[in-house]
Amino acid sequence: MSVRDNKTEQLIKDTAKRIFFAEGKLHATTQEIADAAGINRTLLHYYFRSRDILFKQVFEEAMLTIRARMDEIFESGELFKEKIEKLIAVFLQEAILYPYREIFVITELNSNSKAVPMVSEQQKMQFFLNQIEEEMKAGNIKKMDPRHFVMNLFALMAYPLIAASLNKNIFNLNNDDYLALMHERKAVILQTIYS
Amino acid sequence: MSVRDNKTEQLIKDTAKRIFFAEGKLHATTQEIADAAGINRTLLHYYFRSRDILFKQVFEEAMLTIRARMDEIFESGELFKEKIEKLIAVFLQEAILYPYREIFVITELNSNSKAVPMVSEQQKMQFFLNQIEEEMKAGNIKKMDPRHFVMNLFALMAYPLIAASLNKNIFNLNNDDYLALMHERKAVILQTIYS
DNA sequence: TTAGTGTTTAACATTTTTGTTAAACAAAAG
DNA sequence: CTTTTGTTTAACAAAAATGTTAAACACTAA
Repeated sequence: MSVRDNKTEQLIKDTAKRIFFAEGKLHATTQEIADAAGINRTLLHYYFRSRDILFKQVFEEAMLTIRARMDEIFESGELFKEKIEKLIAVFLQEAILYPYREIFVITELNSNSKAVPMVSEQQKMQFFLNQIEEEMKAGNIKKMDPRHFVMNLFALMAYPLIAASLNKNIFNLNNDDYLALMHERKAVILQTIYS
Repeated sequence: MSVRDNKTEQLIKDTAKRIFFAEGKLHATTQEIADAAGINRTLLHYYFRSRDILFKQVFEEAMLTIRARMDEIFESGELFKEKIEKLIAVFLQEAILYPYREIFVITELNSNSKAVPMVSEQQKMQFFLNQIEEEMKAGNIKKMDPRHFVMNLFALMAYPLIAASLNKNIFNLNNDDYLALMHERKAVILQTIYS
């Protein structure tokens, strides 16, 4: 009878995600992942066969998460401003935990020059863009190409967390100070995008 | 007489920078760099002795460039708005060429957990922050923690270029379309940060 | 108890990446 | 022209990272 509690398998994957997405160590070796997980490196091969397969799984799940988050945003049927507030709250919460996830995905794409499998989001995005345009016509937000609005939004949410190590130094802040700043971001972003 | 035209040495360094900063291939091997430069890999060792020394030089020069850019911003004595406009123009121009430079620096810092040698900028930054605060009091820009203003500014400039590969897909754009969008960023950013 | 199943480990093997050596080459200096 | 100096290359060596094997282990079921 196959009991097969995938406890260790999950531990390895979670540790890899922590190293890549949270700590931003994009060059981590299988040995480093194994050490961080407190397991023998052979186990990593036992569960995933190869480093490549582990990487691919981590990558795929990151893509799925990003995509699911997009869907959640697009499909929430509330008022526009509520939708935006929810988006910011959800995104920031995850970005504080996993600031480098998008960076991991992007650099993997750059390194392997493989195609991005996200085409299916385009229709939903178009719907979102239309909605933004309506808000602009209604005078609720500043008029601009709605794609710039979306880029602004993601930039304002994502970048301060990615650049944390540099910013902490420039502003002379410790981890706690910086985290406190990050928790102010939701209000700041809303203030910034709402004329 | 030592002629020593450092043509090849420079070619190697420039190619490394292109691969890291422009193409975002952060895992590139010495062989890949040598191939891209069209030289024998041994030459890389002849000029730099080790992969580590090449990396360190590239890293140091990236830090110097970032720092020099900061200085340029801080020390330009013009009116605030002119200063900001110049900053955006200079930053975007470089970021279009080398979108991944900051990411390279950040991931190197994360991977080696070495200290950031930029402390000397803090005083100038404080001066800049004071200036921003004055502008806020004068009602020229929205009131907020000036550090958020700085973070917003850099986020709006840097992120859309870093996330280009994802955005092109989401918005269904080819390289030229996306570049055209990027050239609109200066105006968009000014509009966004000026209430 | 022991046969069976899945898990974990150490030892070993292979592959990939980096580093070194010695010799070929090219151009200028004597 | 031949010696010197710096550049480039191929062949080799070493190190680092990944992958495999076989045996030990732990737990359950017959």
